[in-house]
Amino acid sequence: MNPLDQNGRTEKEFLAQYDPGDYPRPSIASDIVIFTVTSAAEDNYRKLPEKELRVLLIKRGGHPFLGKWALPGGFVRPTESVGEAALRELREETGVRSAYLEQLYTFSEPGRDPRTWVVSCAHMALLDSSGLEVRAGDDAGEVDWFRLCCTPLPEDDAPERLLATRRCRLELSNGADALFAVVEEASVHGAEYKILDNGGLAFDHAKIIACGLKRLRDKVEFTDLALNLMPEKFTLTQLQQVYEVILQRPLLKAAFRRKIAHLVSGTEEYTENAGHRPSRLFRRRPRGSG
Amino acid sequence: MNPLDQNGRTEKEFLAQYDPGDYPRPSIASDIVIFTVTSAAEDNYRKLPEKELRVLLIKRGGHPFLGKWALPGGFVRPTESVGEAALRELREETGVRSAYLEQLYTFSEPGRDPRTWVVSCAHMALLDSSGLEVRAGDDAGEVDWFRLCCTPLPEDDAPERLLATRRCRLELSNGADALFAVVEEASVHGAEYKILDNGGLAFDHAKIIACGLKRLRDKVEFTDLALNLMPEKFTLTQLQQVYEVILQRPLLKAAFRRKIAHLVSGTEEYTENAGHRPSRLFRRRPRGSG
DNA sequence: CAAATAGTGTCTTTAAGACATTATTAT
DNA sequence: ATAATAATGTCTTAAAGACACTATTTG
Repeated sequence: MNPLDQNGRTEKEFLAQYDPGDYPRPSIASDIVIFTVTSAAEDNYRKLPEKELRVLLIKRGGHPFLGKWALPGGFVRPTESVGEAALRELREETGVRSAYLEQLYTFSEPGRDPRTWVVSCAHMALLDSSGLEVRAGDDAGEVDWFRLCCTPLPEDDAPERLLATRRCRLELSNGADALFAVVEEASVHGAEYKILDNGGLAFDHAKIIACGLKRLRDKVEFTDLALNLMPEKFTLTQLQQVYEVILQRPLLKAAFRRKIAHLVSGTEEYTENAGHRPSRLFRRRPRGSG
Repeated sequence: MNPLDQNGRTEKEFLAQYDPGDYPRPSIASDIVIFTVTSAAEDNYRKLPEKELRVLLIKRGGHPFLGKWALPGGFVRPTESVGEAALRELREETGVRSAYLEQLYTFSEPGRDPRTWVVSCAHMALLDSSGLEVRAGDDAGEVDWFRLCCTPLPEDDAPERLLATRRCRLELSNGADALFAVVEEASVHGAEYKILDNGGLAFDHAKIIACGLKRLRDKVEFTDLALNLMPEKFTLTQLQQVYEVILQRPLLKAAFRRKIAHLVSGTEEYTENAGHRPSRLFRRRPRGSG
């Protein structure tokens, strides 16, 4: 029950005398891809506004990568987990106190931060865009939501790749700035990314954004993840638009409704003054009621 | 092209003078759940041997958790990524030079290591068991493969849980030692685990094993992950047994074969002297040939 | 032949895709 | 009425489940 080690010490004695030594230690950062889906300004009379997938970026005000755009993030404290650090960052940058948060992947390639050894634990958060106000953090120069688009690039016909790889071009724009990155993803071993080209993103954050988008796409089709992007009440067409902007392909209405029926429950409320037939409002189905 | 910061320095100058400061830094460890599937000793005449899912554990020879069993792992060096560290550990403990490796999750709860602040980046590796020899590492007291079983526990009817949680009991045995752990998994936020009971496992490694098993199960049904557990040539029944031992449920033969047909290609070789009809040998289908 | 596994055929069930039809509103 | 979206019905297609049947080997 209280075993002694080779030096005859109990665990308590061992811990009291433990010397962490001077092995090199990294800093550990928590970075976060914050997704939301917004409506584009509705241009035409009585048409539904288009949806856009957006990501929050912060313009770097100091070296390294001065002037480039980076994901929100910061160093983890010894008293918190990496997830708690991510929530703290989320709160500091957006004022949002709670949200869906999921750990993505830990990026640790030596040299990924030119300053020193920094391992980054990447997360994604999903926010409902209604009532979102970007609040500039203390140290942040500029903060803005960037529209995110991802176009797959054709397979290169390189003679016999060992791994199945896919390339895509990420494009991010906020109206003023247009950023891009070409990222190669090796589908083996979970997720291994390589940045082939990069216009305006700091660090290896293009990898992290690609990783977050992939996770979002992979999970949206067979989980209720998308509901975290919705306000409390929403129409099924709005929900379908969110799926479509994430998957970047149109879905068939009837099939979509069958598929997500068990995730939502209808209210007795309807939209009004929309220039066409009113649409029923739904809410997320609470757990266990199904 | 070469912007200056508030102090009028270029990035090069900034980096030359960069002082990492004395923020506290964690040690970063890479732990690894090494899975393999072995055949139980075949007891009866001309019957097929049963398959067992096994995990490699190491008995701790020093504090903390002296005498408990732990996953292979060790500290990451500044010149390697966490994945490279995991492969190094894998090689040291098993002699295997390459294998399927996938990053699982980063465990960072304060206090998870009683010595000091240690963040663990968990991985899983999949090995073909044929010709596997456990090689005791330098610092390892005992190394052994433990049969892994997981039984779901009934939902507790606690009044209104906020999160959907599932509980399961892990059982690990190597013949001499029998370990167990009861783990609660919150299916929200990717993966959040709580250890409710623990018999014989060191650190939070019960969480890591539960996390690895979940990943293995989730991915085996819609990827070719299981093929990493097979030798070069195998019968479809053997492959089905591997799926069954991972999923812990029987599969229908005809449906299974339809489903995995595109993952394998048949050879002209057959099993011999098995006491029944010979079985065709298959191999993993190389990429792009399909 | 008996015992065992190998391998396939086919009917049923379920989910998804495709598309048409009817309903309802604001101007 | 018209232009728009809302909502649902139903036929087709594809995949999975269920189960039976035939084939082939060794002892």
